Amino acid sequence: MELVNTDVAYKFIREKILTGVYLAGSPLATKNLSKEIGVSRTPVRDALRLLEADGLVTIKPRIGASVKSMDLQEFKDLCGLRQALETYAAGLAAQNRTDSELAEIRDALEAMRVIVEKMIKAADDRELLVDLAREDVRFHLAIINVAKNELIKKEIMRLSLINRVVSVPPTGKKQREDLNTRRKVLDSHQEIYEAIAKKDVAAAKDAMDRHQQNNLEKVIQLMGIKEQTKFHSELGLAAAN
Amino acid sequence: MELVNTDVAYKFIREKILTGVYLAGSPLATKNLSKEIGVSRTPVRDALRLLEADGLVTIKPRIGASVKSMDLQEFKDLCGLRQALETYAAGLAAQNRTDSELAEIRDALEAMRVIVEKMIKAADDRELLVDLAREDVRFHLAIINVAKNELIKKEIMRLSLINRVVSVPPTGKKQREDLNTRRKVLDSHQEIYEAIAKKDVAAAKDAMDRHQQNNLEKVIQLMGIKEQTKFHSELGLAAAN
DNA sequence: CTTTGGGAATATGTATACACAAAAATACTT
DNA sequence: AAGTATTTTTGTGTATACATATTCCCAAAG
Repeated sequence: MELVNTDVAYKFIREKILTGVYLAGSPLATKNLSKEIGVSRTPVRDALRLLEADGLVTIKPRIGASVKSMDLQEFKDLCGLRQALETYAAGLAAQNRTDSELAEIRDALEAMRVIVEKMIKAADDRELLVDLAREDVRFHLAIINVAKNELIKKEIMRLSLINRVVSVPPTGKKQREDLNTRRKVLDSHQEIYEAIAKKDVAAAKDAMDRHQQNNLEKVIQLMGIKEQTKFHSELGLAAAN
Repeated sequence: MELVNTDVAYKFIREKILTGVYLAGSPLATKNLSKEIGVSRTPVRDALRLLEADGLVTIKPRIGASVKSMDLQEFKDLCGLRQALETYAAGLAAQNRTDSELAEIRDALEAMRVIVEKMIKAADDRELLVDLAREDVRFHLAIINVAKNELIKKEIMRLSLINRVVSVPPTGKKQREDLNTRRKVLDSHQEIYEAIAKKDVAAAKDAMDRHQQNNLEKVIQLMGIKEQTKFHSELGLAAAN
């Protein structure tokens, strides 16, 4: 793989968006970016087109590019798309899994359980949250990998990134409630795992479908409180189910 | 909406790909295209990036662009993705449909039935095939519209286009068998329709899932005969379920 | 004080020139 | 004559200049 300036610009801008340096709605002027990155406007424009394809950037003719921002309906649609894909993947996983693949899913599940139990005891769970999110991703990724559909995998990962950028800000308070939702998430994962273990396709789909539905409703509820119609992330992990 | 040269180039190249003028694997040199279209290389390159995002074009650094071609596995993955989305959409449609929306779905179904019955009598059904394909698309589109998820709609339509370009060529012969599969398709549609009419979400999903599965298997079978690992369309409608 | 209009400033879209990598054609060696 | 090295050519990636559309600002009018 040759490394061209377009890639440099792409990675640069993408990183800034994903780490929240460029917030949703922020304009992305090619001139500024080219100066900041140290390449000309041409590869910057190329990079912006790539990011538009990723769903992270919006480009309007004669107006320019900006970091993607969505309204509530778009966000719901996004979650629906993800729900469709993860549900389908869960079904495939239940159908095709080998024992070793199942073990990986179980390991991720157990790692999450350990962390949640640590959380119950710990006063401050901020650093545990990062671990939890990582294992959560690992669980879902393990299932997607077993589904063995590269296109679906790519699509889900793309959606995950958009979710991370254009998402609900972290609650901050109400730790007790969060702990409760975490237990529910764990139960959902357990259900999904068991269905896959039993190679019960319908049950796996059903469990994943409900898991995704619950997650959407939880996030919507959190957003409803704020009465926001447009929103962006503060790199919260709330939507990283 | 402002019309910029990038759009001109985009539409030009896209049209050539969709009508089979540029076949799968064909190189798309920016210089030739810019001369042919009458714009400079810059908007052509932009257009190629857009087409890459659509999944119709592959771009390799320092090599250039070419019309997308896929192997069998990629095609299967593509069908899987579509299956996931259409199944989910069918579920939503069953949940949310109004009476008038249901009527549109039924109209498309009945239009298809009329055409198939004409086909049974007709000696030459070539022109009827076009009508059939149109009503088939109309049926699926009606369901997708009722699902009211713009993102999923866009995605399915994107996949449809790729399907049209990178797909199995029409069989040509064996009309009797084709007529039989057409009847089966009609039955599948009937099933889907009835489930949506009854607002039976699970049944709608199940019926659509099987419909998509059958379609994939039919196409795979046709491809298997040819023993092709890479293939392109001759604008056949076989995969336009 | 707000609104409207016109001009300056800015940024985008496009064309084009150039450097260099890849492909093709040619010459050279065995 | 076949394979290899070398040159030529082609085409991509990039920088940059320019035209034009948009935005910004301020002045004038309501």
